[in-house]
Amino acid sequence: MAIFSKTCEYGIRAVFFIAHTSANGRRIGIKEIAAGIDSPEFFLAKILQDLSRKGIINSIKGPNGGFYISSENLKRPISDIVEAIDGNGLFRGCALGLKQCSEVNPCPLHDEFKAIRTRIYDMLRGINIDQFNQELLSGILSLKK
Amino acid sequence: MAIFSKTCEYGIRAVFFIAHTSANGRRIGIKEIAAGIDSPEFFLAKILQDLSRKGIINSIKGPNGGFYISSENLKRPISDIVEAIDGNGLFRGCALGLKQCSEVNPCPLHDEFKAIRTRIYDMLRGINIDQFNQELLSGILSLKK
DNA sequence: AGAATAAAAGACCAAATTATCTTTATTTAT
DNA sequence: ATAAATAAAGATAATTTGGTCTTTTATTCT
Repeated sequence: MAIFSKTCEYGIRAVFFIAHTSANGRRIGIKEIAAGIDSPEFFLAKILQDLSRKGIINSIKGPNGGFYISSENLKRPISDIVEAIDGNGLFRGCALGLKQCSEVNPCPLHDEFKAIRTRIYDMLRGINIDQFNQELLSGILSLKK
Repeated sequence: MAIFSKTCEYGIRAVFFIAHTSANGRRIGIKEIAAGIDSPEFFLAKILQDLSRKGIINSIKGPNGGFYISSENLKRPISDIVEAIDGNGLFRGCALGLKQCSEVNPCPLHDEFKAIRTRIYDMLRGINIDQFNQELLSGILSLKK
Protein backbone atom coordinates (compact mmCIF):
# COMPACT_ATOMS: atom_id res chain seq x y z
CA MET A 1 0.00 0.00 0.00
CA ALA A 2 1.10 3.49 -0.77
CA ILE A 3 0.80 6.36 1.69
CA PHE A 4 -1.91 8.20 -0.27
CA SER A 5 -4.76 6.94 -2.43
CA LYS A 6 -4.47 7.38 -6.19
CA THR A 7 -7.13 10.06 -5.94
CA CYS A 8 -5.02 11.93 -3.42
CA GLU A 9 -1.82 11.52 -5.44
CA TYR A 10 -3.49 13.02 -8.49
CA GLY A 11 -5.13 15.69 -6.38
CA ILE A 12 -1.91 16.92 -4.79
CA ARG A 13 -0.04 16.85 -8.08
CA ALA A 14 -2.83 18.77 -9.78
CA VAL A 15 -2.96 21.39 -7.05
CA PHE A 16 0.79 21.95 -7.32
CA PHE A 17 0.49 22.12 -11.09
CA ILE A 18 -2.34 24.65 -11.00
CA ALA A 19 -0.52 26.78 -8.46
CA HIS A 20 2.59 26.56 -10.55
CA THR A 21 1.22 27.32 -14.00
CA SER A 22 -1.57 29.72 -13.17
CA ALA A 23 0.13 32.19 -10.88
CA ASN A 24 -1.43 35.68 -10.79
CA GLY A 25 -5.03 34.72 -11.44
CA ARG A 26 -4.55 32.99 -14.77
CA ARG A 27 -6.74 29.91 -15.23
CA ILE A 28 -5.89 26.56 -16.65
CA GLY A 29 -8.15 23.93 -18.22
CA ILE A 30 -8.61 20.35 -17.13
CA LYS A 31 -7.05 18.95 -20.33
CA GLU A 32 -3.86 20.87 -19.82
CA ILE A 33 -3.65 19.91 -16.15
CA ALA A 34 -4.22 16.23 -16.87
CA ALA A 35 -1.54 16.28 -19.56
CA GLY A 36 0.78 18.25 -17.29
CA ILE A 37 0.67 15.80 -14.42
CA ASP A 38 0.10 12.70 -16.53
CA SER A 39 -3.23 11.61 -15.08
CA PRO A 40 -6.47 10.28 -16.59
CA GLU A 41 -8.42 13.35 -17.67
CA PHE A 42 -11.97 12.45 -16.68
CA PHE A 43 -10.91 10.95 -13.40
CA LEU A 44 -8.96 14.06 -12.53
CA ALA A 45 -11.97 16.16 -13.49
CA LYS A 46 -13.97 14.43 -10.76
CA ILE A 47 -11.23 15.02 -8.23
CA LEU A 48 -10.94 18.72 -9.05
CA GLN A 49 -14.71 19.15 -8.98
CA ASP A 50 -14.64 17.74 -5.48
CA LEU A 51 -11.78 19.97 -4.34
CA SER A 52 -13.55 22.93 -5.89
CA ARG A 53 -16.81 22.12 -4.10
CA LYS A 54 -14.87 21.89 -0.86
CA GLY A 55 -13.29 25.27 -1.47
CA ILE A 56 -9.70 24.02 -1.66
CA ILE A 57 -9.27 25.24 -5.22
CA ASN A 58 -11.23 27.67 -7.40
CA SER A 59 -12.82 27.40 -10.80
CA ILE A 60 -14.75 29.41 -13.34
CA LYS A 61 -16.84 28.05 -16.20
CA GLY A 62 -17.02 29.26 -19.75
CA PRO A 63 -14.51 30.75 -22.18
CA ASN A 64 -11.24 31.73 -20.51
CA GLY A 65 -12.48 29.80 -17.53
CA GLY A 66 -10.64 27.00 -15.81
CA PHE A 67 -9.07 26.15 -12.50
CA TYR A 68 -6.97 28.44 -10.39
CA ILE A 69 -6.03 28.88 -6.77
CA SER A 70 -6.85 32.06 -4.92
CA SER A 71 -4.22 33.78 -2.84
CA GLU A 72 -5.96 32.63 0.34
CA ASN A 73 -6.03 29.07 -0.87
CA LEU A 74 -2.36 29.24 -1.80
CA LYS A 75 -1.68 29.67 1.90
CA ARG A 76 -3.41 26.40 2.76
CA PRO A 77 -1.21 23.64 4.08
CA ILE A 78 -0.88 20.40 2.12
CA SER A 79 -2.72 18.65 4.96
CA ASP A 80 -5.93 20.38 3.81
CA ILE A 81 -5.75 18.59 0.47
CA VAL A 82 -4.98 15.24 2.07
CA GLU A 83 -7.77 15.57 4.62
CA ALA A 84 -10.27 16.63 1.95
CA ILE A 85 -9.53 13.52 -0.11
CA ASP A 86 -8.22 10.75 2.13
CA GLY A 87 -9.68 11.91 5.41
CA ASN A 88 -7.65 11.92 8.60
CA GLY A 89 -6.91 8.18 8.72
CA LEU A 90 -3.23 8.87 8.21
CA PHE A 91 -3.06 11.18 11.22
CA ARG A 92 -5.63 9.77 13.59
CA GLY A 93 -7.12 6.42 14.46
CA CYS A 94 -5.41 3.15 15.27
CA ALA A 95 -2.84 1.64 12.89
CA LEU A 96 -4.33 -1.78 13.57
CA GLY A 97 -7.91 -0.62 13.04
CA LEU A 98 -8.95 -1.00 16.66
CA LYS A 99 -11.74 1.31 17.73
CA GLN A 100 -10.96 1.04 21.41
CA CYS A 101 -7.27 1.73 20.99
CA SER A 102 -6.27 4.71 23.12
CA GLU A 103 -3.72 5.95 25.61
CA VAL A 104 -5.25 3.86 28.38
CA ASN A 105 -5.96 0.83 26.16
CA PRO A 106 -3.17 0.94 23.60
CA CYS A 107 -2.66 -1.52 20.77
CA PRO A 108 0.84 -3.00 20.40
CA LEU A 109 1.88 -0.35 17.89
CA HIS A 110 0.15 2.59 19.54
CA ASP A 111 3.12 4.44 20.95
CA GLU A 112 5.35 3.76 17.98
CA PHE A 113 2.84 5.17 15.54
CA LYS A 114 1.77 8.08 17.66
CA ALA A 115 5.07 9.82 17.07
CA ILE A 116 5.09 9.00 13.37
CA ARG A 117 1.52 10.17 12.79
CA THR A 118 2.24 13.41 14.56
CA ARG A 119 5.31 13.90 12.46
CA ILE A 120 3.44 13.29 9.20
CA TYR A 121 0.70 15.66 10.27
CA ASP A 122 3.07 18.39 11.40
CA MET A 123 4.99 18.10 8.17
CA LEU A 124 1.92 18.30 5.93
CA ARG A 125 0.49 21.11 8.01
CA GLY A 126 3.75 22.99 8.12
CA ILE A 127 4.14 23.58 4.41
CA ASN A 128 1.71 25.42 2.20
CA ILE A 129 1.05 25.17 -1.50
CA ASP A 130 2.67 28.48 -2.27
CA GLN A 131 6.00 27.41 -0.83
CA PHE A 132 6.52 24.94 -3.64
CA ASN A 133 6.00 27.46 -6.37
CA GLN A 134 9.48 28.88 -6.34
CA GLU A 135 11.07 25.49 -6.32
CA LEU A 136 8.83 24.25 -9.11
CA LEU A 137 9.56 27.36 -11.14
CA SER A 138 13.26 27.03 -10.66
CA GLY A 139 13.03 23.48 -12.00
CA ILE A 140 14.30 21.72 -8.91
CA LEU A 141 11.08 19.81 -8.43
CA SER A 142 9.18 17.58 -10.80
CA LEU A 143 5.51 16.65 -11.16
CA LYS A 144 5.53 14.45 -14.20
CA LYS A 145 6.53 10.85 -14.44
CA MET B 1 -6.86 6.17 4.10
CA ALA B 2 -5.39 4.21 6.91
CA ILE B 3 -1.71 3.32 7.11
CA PHE B 4 -2.24 -0.40 6.52
CA SER B 5 -4.78 -2.30 4.44
CA LYS B 6 -7.56 -4.16 6.27
CA THR B 7 -5.81 -7.38 5.30
CA CYS B 8 -2.63 -6.15 6.96
CA GLU B 9 -4.43 -4.91 10.07
CA TYR B 10 -6.04 -8.31 10.59
CA GLY B 11 -2.78 -10.05 9.73
CA ILE B 12 -0.72 -8.18 12.31
CA ARG B 13 -3.37 -8.53 14.99
CA ALA B 14 -3.65 -12.25 14.29
CA VAL B 15 0.09 -12.76 14.44
CA PHE B 16 0.27 -11.00 17.81
CA PHE B 17 -2.67 -13.04 19.02
CA ILE B 18 -1.15 -16.33 17.93
CA ALA B 19 2.19 -15.45 19.45
CA HIS B 20 0.43 -14.41 22.63
CA THR B 21 -1.93 -17.34 23.14
CA SER B 22 0.10 -20.19 21.74
CA ALA B 23 3.45 -19.71 23.44
CA ASN B 24 5.57 -22.86 23.81
CA GLY B 25 4.42 -24.70 20.72
CA ARG B 26 0.72 -24.84 21.51
CA ARG B 27 -1.52 -24.36 18.46
CA ILE B 28 -4.65 -22.35 18.07
CA GLY B 29 -7.51 -22.73 15.59
CA ILE B 30 -8.77 -20.16 13.13
CA LYS B 31 -12.13 -19.80 14.87
CA GLU B 32 -10.53 -18.90 18.15
CA ILE B 33 -8.14 -16.44 16.53
CA ALA B 34 -10.91 -14.71 14.58
CA ALA B 35 -12.99 -14.39 17.73
CA GLY B 36 -9.96 -13.22 19.68
CA ILE B 37 -9.10 -10.37 17.37
CA ASP B 38 -12.65 -9.69 16.23
CA SER B 39 -12.19 -10.30 12.51
CA PRO B 40 -14.24 -12.09 9.84
CA GLU B 41 -13.33 -15.76 10.15
CA PHE B 42 -13.11 -16.83 6.51
CA PHE B 43 -11.31 -13.70 5.46
CA LEU B 44 -8.75 -14.15 8.18
CA ALA B 45 -8.35 -17.78 7.13
CA LYS B 46 -7.20 -16.56 3.71
CA ILE B 47 -4.75 -14.15 5.24
CA LEU B 48 -3.23 -16.75 7.53
CA GLN B 49 -3.00 -19.25 4.70
CA ASP B 50 -1.00 -16.68 2.79
CA LEU B 51 1.29 -15.88 5.72
CA SER B 52 1.75 -19.60 6.29
CA ARG B 53 2.66 -20.19 2.65
CA LYS B 54 5.18 -17.38 2.90
CA GLY B 55 6.70 -18.91 5.99
CA ILE B 56 5.87 -16.02 8.33
CA ILE B 57 3.74 -18.21 10.57
CA ASN B 58 3.39 -21.98 10.94
CA SER B 59 0.45 -24.35 10.79
CA ILE B 60 -0.44 -27.99 11.14
CA LYS B 61 -3.60 -29.67 9.89
CA GLY B 62 -5.77 -32.22 11.61
CA PRO B 63 -6.81 -32.80 15.21
CA ASN B 64 -4.80 -30.71 17.65
CA GLY B 65 -3.57 -28.81 14.66
CA GLY B 66 -3.79 -25.09 14.18
CA PHE B 67 -1.58 -22.07 13.82
CA TYR B 68 1.52 -21.30 15.80
CA ILE B 69 4.71 -19.35 15.45
CA SER B 70 8.06 -21.05 15.62
CA SER B 71 10.80 -19.62 17.79
CA GLU B 72 12.66 -18.44 14.68
CA ASN B 73 9.57 -16.73 13.36
CA LEU B 74 8.99 -15.06 16.71
CA LYS B 75 12.24 -13.21 16.10
CA ARG B 76 10.95 -11.71 12.84
CA PRO B 77 10.43 -7.99 12.80
CA ILE B 78 6.94 -6.59 12.25
CA SER B 79 8.14 -5.25 8.91
CA ASP B 80 8.20 -8.83 7.59
CA ILE B 81 4.44 -9.13 8.11
CA VAL B 82 3.76 -5.74 6.55
CA GLU B 83 5.95 -6.44 3.54
CA ALA B 84 4.39 -9.87 3.02
CA ILE B 85 0.90 -8.37 2.89
CA ASP B 86 1.08 -4.72 1.82
CA GLY B 87 4.41 -4.84 -0.01
CA ASN B 88 6.98 -2.12 0.44
CA GLY B 89 4.88 0.81 -0.80
CA LEU B 90 4.93 2.34 2.65
CA PHE B 91 8.72 2.36 2.78
CA ARG B 92 9.74 2.88 -0.83
CA GLY B 93 8.43 4.61 -3.91
CA CYS B 94 7.16 8.16 -4.38
CA ALA B 95 4.41 9.53 -2.13
CA LEU B 96 2.88 11.21 -5.17
CA GLY B 97 3.08 8.09 -7.32
CA LEU B 98 5.72 9.43 -9.67
CA LYS B 99 7.91 6.78 -11.23
CA GLN B 100 10.71 9.15 -12.08
CA CYS B 101 10.86 10.69 -8.63
CA SER B 102 14.36 10.33 -7.21
CA GLU B 103 17.14 12.19 -5.49
CA VAL B 104 18.09 13.96 -8.70
CA ASN B 105 14.50 14.48 -9.87
CA PRO B 106 12.55 14.87 -6.63
CA CYS B 107 8.82 15.44 -6.33
CA PRO B 108 7.71 18.28 -4.06
CA LEU B 109 7.30 15.98 -1.09
CA HIS B 110 10.35 13.83 -1.72
CA ASP B 111 12.65 15.03 1.02
CA GLU B 112 9.90 15.40 3.58
CA PHE B 113 8.74 11.84 3.11
CA LYS B 114 12.16 10.29 2.82
CA ALA B 115 12.77 10.85 6.51
CA ILE B 116 9.32 9.65 7.49
CA ARG B 117 9.47 6.50 5.41
CA THR B 118 12.84 5.64 6.84
CA ARG B 119 11.51 6.16 10.30
CA ILE B 120 8.49 3.93 9.73
CA TYR B 121 10.69 1.24 8.26
CA ASP B 122 13.29 1.41 11.03
CA MET B 123 10.55 1.25 13.61
CA LEU B 124 8.82 -1.77 12.09
CA ARG B 125 12.12 -3.48 11.51
CA GLY B 126 13.38 -2.68 14.96
CA ILE B 127 10.77 -4.59 16.94
CA ASN B 128 10.03 -8.27 16.68
CA ILE B 129 6.89 -10.23 17.40
CA ASP B 130 8.25 -11.76 20.56
CA GLN B 131 8.84 -8.39 22.17
CA PHE B 132 5.12 -7.79 22.44
CA ASN B 133 4.41 -11.02 24.23
CA GLN B 134 5.35 -9.85 27.67
CA GLU B 135 3.35 -6.68 27.34
CA LEU B 136 0.35 -8.54 25.98
CA LEU B 137 0.59 -11.08 28.79
CA SER B 138 0.82 -8.41 31.41
CA GLY B 139 -2.35 -6.86 30.04
CA ILE B 140 -0.88 -3.52 29.07
CA LEU B 141 -1.70 -3.97 25.41
CA SER B 142 -4.96 -4.75 23.70
CA LEU B 143 -5.86 -6.52 20.47
CA LYS B 144 -9.63 -6.47 20.54
CA LYS B 145 -11.90 -3.63 19.70
C1' DA C 1 -29.91 36.15 -29.17
C1' DG C 2 -26.82 32.57 -30.53
C1' DA C 3 -22.57 30.05 -30.77
C1' DA C 4 -18.59 28.55 -28.48
C1' DT C 5 -16.08 27.27 -24.33
C1' DA C 6 -15.32 25.24 -20.10
C1' DA C 7 -16.50 23.15 -15.62
C1' DA C 8 -20.32 20.44 -13.13
C1' DA C 9 -23.03 16.65 -12.81
C1' DG C 10 -24.68 12.15 -13.81
C1' DA C 11 -24.41 7.51 -15.60
C1' DC C 12 -21.74 3.84 -16.31
C1' DC C 13 -17.76 0.42 -16.41
C1' DA C 14 -13.46 -2.09 -14.67
C1' DA C 15 -10.36 -3.59 -11.28
C1' DA C 16 -8.98 -4.31 -6.66
C1' DT C 17 -10.16 -5.16 -1.99
C1' DT C 18 -12.91 -7.24 1.41
C1' DA C 19 -15.78 -10.97 2.66
C1' DT C 20 -18.39 -15.57 2.59
C1' DC C 21 -19.24 -20.24 1.63
C1' DT C 22 -18.07 -24.98 -0.10
C1' DT C 23 -15.01 -28.61 -1.15
C1' DT C 24 -10.55 -30.92 -0.65
C1' DA C 25 -6.35 -32.52 1.57
C1' DT C 26 -3.85 -33.76 5.68
C1' DT C 27 -3.33 -35.43 10.22
C1' DT C 28 -4.77 -37.72 14.47
C1' DA C 29 -7.29 -40.74 17.34
C1' DT C 30 -10.25 -44.61 17.82
C1' DA D 1 -9.77 -48.61 8.24
C1' DT D 2 -12.74 -45.13 9.63
C1' DA D 3 -14.22 -41.00 11.59
C1' DA D 4 -13.23 -36.56 13.23
C1' DA D 5 -10.69 -32.36 13.23
C1' DT D 6 -8.40 -28.87 11.05
C1' DA D 7 -6.03 -25.95 7.58
C1' DA D 8 -5.75 -25.37 2.34
C1' DA D 9 -7.81 -24.35 -1.73
C1' DG D 10 -11.43 -22.92 -4.80
C1' DA D 11 -15.55 -20.48 -6.15
C1' DT D 12 -18.35 -16.62 -5.69
C1' DA D 13 -20.28 -12.20 -4.07
C1' DA D 14 -20.25 -7.40 -2.22
C1' DT D 15 -18.02 -3.14 -1.71
C1' DT D 16 -14.76 0.36 -2.69
C1' DT D 17 -11.59 2.51 -5.69
C1' DG D 18 -10.20 3.89 -10.03
C1' DG D 19 -11.52 5.27 -14.59
C1' DT D 20 -14.50 6.72 -18.83
C1' DC D 21 -18.12 8.86 -21.38
C1' DT D 22 -22.29 11.84 -22.03
C1' DT D 23 -25.30 15.50 -20.80
C1' DT D 24 -26.15 19.82 -18.40
C1' DT D 25 -25.12 24.37 -16.68
C1' DA D 26 -22.67 28.67 -16.49
C1' DT D 27 -20.03 32.11 -18.82
C1' DT D 28 -18.13 34.79 -22.58
C1' DC D 29 -17.81 36.65 -27.08
C1' DT D 30 -19.74 38.01 -31.35
